[in-house]
Amino acid sequence: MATPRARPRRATIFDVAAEANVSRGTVSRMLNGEPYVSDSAREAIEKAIAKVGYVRNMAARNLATQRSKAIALIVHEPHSVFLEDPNIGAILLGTNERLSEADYQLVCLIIGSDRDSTRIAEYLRGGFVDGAVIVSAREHDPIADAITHIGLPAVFVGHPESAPDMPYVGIDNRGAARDITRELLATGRKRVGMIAAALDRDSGSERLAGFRDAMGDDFDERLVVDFPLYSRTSGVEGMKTLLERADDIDGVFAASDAVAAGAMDVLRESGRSVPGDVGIVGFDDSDWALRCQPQLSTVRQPADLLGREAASMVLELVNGVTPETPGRILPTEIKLRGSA
Amino acid sequence: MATPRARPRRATIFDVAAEANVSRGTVSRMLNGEPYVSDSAREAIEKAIAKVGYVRNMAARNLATQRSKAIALIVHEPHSVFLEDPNIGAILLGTNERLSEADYQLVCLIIGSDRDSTRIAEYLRGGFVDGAVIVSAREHDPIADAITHIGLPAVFVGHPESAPDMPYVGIDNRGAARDITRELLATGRKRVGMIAAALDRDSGSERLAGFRDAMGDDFDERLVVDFPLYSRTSGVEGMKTLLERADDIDGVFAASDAVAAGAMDVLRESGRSVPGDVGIVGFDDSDWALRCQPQLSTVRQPADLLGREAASMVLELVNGVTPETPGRILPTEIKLRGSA
DNA sequence: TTGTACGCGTTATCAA
DNA sequence: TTGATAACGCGTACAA
Repeated sequence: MATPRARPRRATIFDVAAEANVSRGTVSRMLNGEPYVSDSAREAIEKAIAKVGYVRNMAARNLATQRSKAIALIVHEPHSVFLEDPNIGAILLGTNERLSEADYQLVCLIIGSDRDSTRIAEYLRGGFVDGAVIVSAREHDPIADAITHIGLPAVFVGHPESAPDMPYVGIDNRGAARDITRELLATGRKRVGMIAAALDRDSGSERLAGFRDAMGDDFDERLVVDFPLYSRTSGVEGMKTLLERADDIDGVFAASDAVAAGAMDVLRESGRSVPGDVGIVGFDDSDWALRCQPQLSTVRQPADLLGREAASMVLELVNGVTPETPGRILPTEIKLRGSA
Repeated sequence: MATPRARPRRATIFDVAAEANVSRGTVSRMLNGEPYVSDSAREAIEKAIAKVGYVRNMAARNLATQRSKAIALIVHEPHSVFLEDPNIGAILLGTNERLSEADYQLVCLIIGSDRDSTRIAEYLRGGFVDGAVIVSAREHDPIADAITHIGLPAVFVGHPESAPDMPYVGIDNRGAARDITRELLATGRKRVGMIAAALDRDSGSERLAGFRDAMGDDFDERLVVDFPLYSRTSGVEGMKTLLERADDIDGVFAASDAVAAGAMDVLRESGRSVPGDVGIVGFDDSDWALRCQPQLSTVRQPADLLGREAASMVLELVNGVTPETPGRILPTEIKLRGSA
């Protein structure tokens, strides 16, 4: 019963012009809110548009103007993380909000495979978007390389070392990690370890660096474990390993709240109390932090603002404004709760 | 220091043709993998492409072919839900996977405001995408209306009553809700209530209907509360209300796992044991289910497959194949764990 | 097997 | 203030 209801030919500017008895040029000017179009013409055109049911053909417009009024947001994450990471969603929404205000369309592209990578690279070159925001790029991310190569205006959320010259917006992961670790130390802990994660990304490696800063001479690399993902599972495995290595551990900095949550569960099962026997702190101030018992002391990062700021920057770039500073750092805030 | 590095003029088919000493037509044919292009020509063209750094201009291609090889996935959710709902992410990834296989680009559009709504409607009409998948549409969703009006090939995930004729893919919410409620009753519960949610969406209202089916004559509307969102908070508030209304309640069907998690926390605080004093079941089989103690008995819905299937259907539509059945229902599975 | 010429729907540049 | 017309870059019959 195949009845592929043929879509009717769409009305064009030409049809509108004919209907309104004016030229295409006049219609185009009116559509773009340009000056020099008489009231009588405007009125006739409006009527004609309604009558023939005209809508702009963006493909044609893009071709003529060489821009699309759309911005890509590129997420490069394995499945599980995309679903779990609370920051990505918030960044997405922040970016969307800001672009929406400027009447730009956010187009979210997901890289889930190598095939996606190459297809998206072609998409970006294809003129579908005027710029891009890249979330959670790894070091030496092929898509990042592609973008710099294409010369597409782009802003990174985060600051991969492999793309030092690209505009970015981020937080001071290292400083924040240092500060929260110091808070932990201030509660009198003597044997403090870290469950690190995502060392292939700047956020992960910087948090470890900050931990190291805070520990100073007391840094003991045997009390550091690392995992690829910021996940609860990483916390579970990490905490188990740490307990094996140091039975007397009394403090843990987890690279994210999800990691901390996993670690806390293991501690509880091992019969240890938090914060009595072991103090623990996290990072992100996500839902996880409030769901823990006791609630988690952590670092709040303004994920939605990161998105907004990235959007603002990419809009500037698209409009030919080279930002004065290559990157912008947004402030974080320490949230002290009951876990340490 | 404004240095808007002017983007160099991009190479076109014309440049390639000149470089390779062939005509534009030949280049075009070769690019599209059509027959009738000699090996010598092919070779020369490949060299030329590499030399001038040619990439297709998609806007031009779209204009000429009247298609974009892109499919939109439209998410219409308030912020909090978008971040919390585990199904949306899975649907997104499933859709992306399937489209990727067919070499289509997924373009994810987020509706966060009325302004977004109208802008996206224009985007859809603009020829940027060949079809759309709509996730979590409400009843009488303006964007759904717009799509049917435009005549864009589209598939709903879920089956809003206000768009009965549109192709859709979903699960049997009503039947599954009935079955899980029966499991709960089978443990000997006498006073069973429901914390419903999202009654403005088909999933929400159907789950309530299924609960009603299972309860039969024992249905007591005073033991039903409802909230706008599938959120943990809904579970917290809902459980409090139910306890006020019926101190002796001994069974609860929560409209989602997140709702169930909130309810369980309230039960615990009130000194009741699960499943001893109160049995509780959820819906989704999301992370929440495993994070509860005891783990939650729930309904597993194949969110990723919903995405894949929706993608397959929209691809069929785009290629002029009218599906035999207007909708496809994917099977759910009951997961019995410790909570009831 | 290859080249030519026209059409896709807009915008932009003139001259009127 | 308006209208004609040349781009924009590519696909595609049709002719060679």
